Amino acid sequence: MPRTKIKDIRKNEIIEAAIAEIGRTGSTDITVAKIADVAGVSSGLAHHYFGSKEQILISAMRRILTIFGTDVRKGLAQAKTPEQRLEAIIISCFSSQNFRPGITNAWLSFYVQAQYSKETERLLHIYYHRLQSNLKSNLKPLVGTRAEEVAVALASLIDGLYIRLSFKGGNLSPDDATEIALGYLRQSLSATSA
Amino acid sequence: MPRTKIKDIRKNEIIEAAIAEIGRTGSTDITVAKIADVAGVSSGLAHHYFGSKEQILISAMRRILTIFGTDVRKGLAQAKTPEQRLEAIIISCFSSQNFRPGITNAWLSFYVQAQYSKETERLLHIYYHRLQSNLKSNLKPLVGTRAEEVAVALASLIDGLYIRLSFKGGNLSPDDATEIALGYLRQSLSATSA
DNA sequence: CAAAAAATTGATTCATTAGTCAATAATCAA
DNA sequence: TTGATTATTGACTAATGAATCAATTTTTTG
Repeated sequence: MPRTKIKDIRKNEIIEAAIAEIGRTGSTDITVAKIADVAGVSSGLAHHYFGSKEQILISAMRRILTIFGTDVRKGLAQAKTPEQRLEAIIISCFSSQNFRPGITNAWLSFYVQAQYSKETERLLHIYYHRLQSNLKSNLKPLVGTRAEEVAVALASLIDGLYIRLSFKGGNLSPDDATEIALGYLRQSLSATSA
Repeated sequence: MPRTKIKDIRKNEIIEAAIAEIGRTGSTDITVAKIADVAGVSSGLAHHYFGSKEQILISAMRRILTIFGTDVRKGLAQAKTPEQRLEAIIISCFSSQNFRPGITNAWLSFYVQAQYSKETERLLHIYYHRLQSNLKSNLKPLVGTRAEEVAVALASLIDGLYIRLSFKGGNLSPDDATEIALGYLRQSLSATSA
């Protein structure tokens, strides 16, 4: 029989509420009271379980990174060739899981948060490194020495598309973004070295 | 004889201080008192001239956009062909003027600010539109119907590179960024339509 | 110089919010 | 049931920071 899990259920609800609020407002400039309210608990409880607002936000970020990682891994599992794997990574970036409304906003906020939170910077760095080496290792057999450069460009392009997606004014759909990124990939694979 | 300009000098100092602080901390989560302090005036004066903190930040953003616009125009003036013009735009994006330490951080913050400030969103939209149409019109004679797509991709790539530059962890230099963006451009120009 | 206008201050007000804590409610174990 | 453990609350504290404003200094002008 499973031991008391209410604690974990609550923590999860609070994390989800935090993600929802970051997504809704587009920043980490939200109150613990509001997060608690959305989660349906008191602010005291949120503090009780997480200790501080920063810890709540870091937990939210960790959750988003986990979702992202799971999604990518799932896509990679079915891909056989390096080319398929690269496509799978790109598709995952703009897939539904990573694309719940507001997730793009959350990413943007995390980049800002990374400027003053060591832990956020650390987490973001891990994400960077993973994506980068994932892309690079699959690009190596296809473009050789250009792998590093193409990997940086592709990762940057994905980040840039995320920004544009988070911005209401730039009417871009996730599908458009996927196509653009895939287009860049194909173009890079067929380009001859200068 | 020029009329009293102290007012304008002060306003300018306050705007510069705001940019410096946004750059230093990497967010718009700064105090009016701190901005005033950096500018060497009292917080009261900052409020007196700008009315609110939001107005100070909006003015700071407007200033950055102006600097950017001037830089681009300067680059364009010397370019003759569409290709040269495209290169000039890219180079301007990562040029020294736009690259005072912290400006990248400021951009990032403005994207977040645009989520809740109508005025910031409006300004960002103008910037978007200008860059986009600038790129597109020069791409048109070179890549025809692909102009729209390549313009979006290039603009996104530039934004993404900005993010990476603002992030300490990703050791990328402005020169690297310029090279990557120029590389993408050349590649796009030489690619044959699928 | 004297009066008017402009520049500037900083103490004060008011609102917000992170974090604490002591008390209460619910659940579980024996 | 009863005692212990766990979950939960919401009032409270303390800090912060935006905005105001009356008072003061500086500058301009006639």
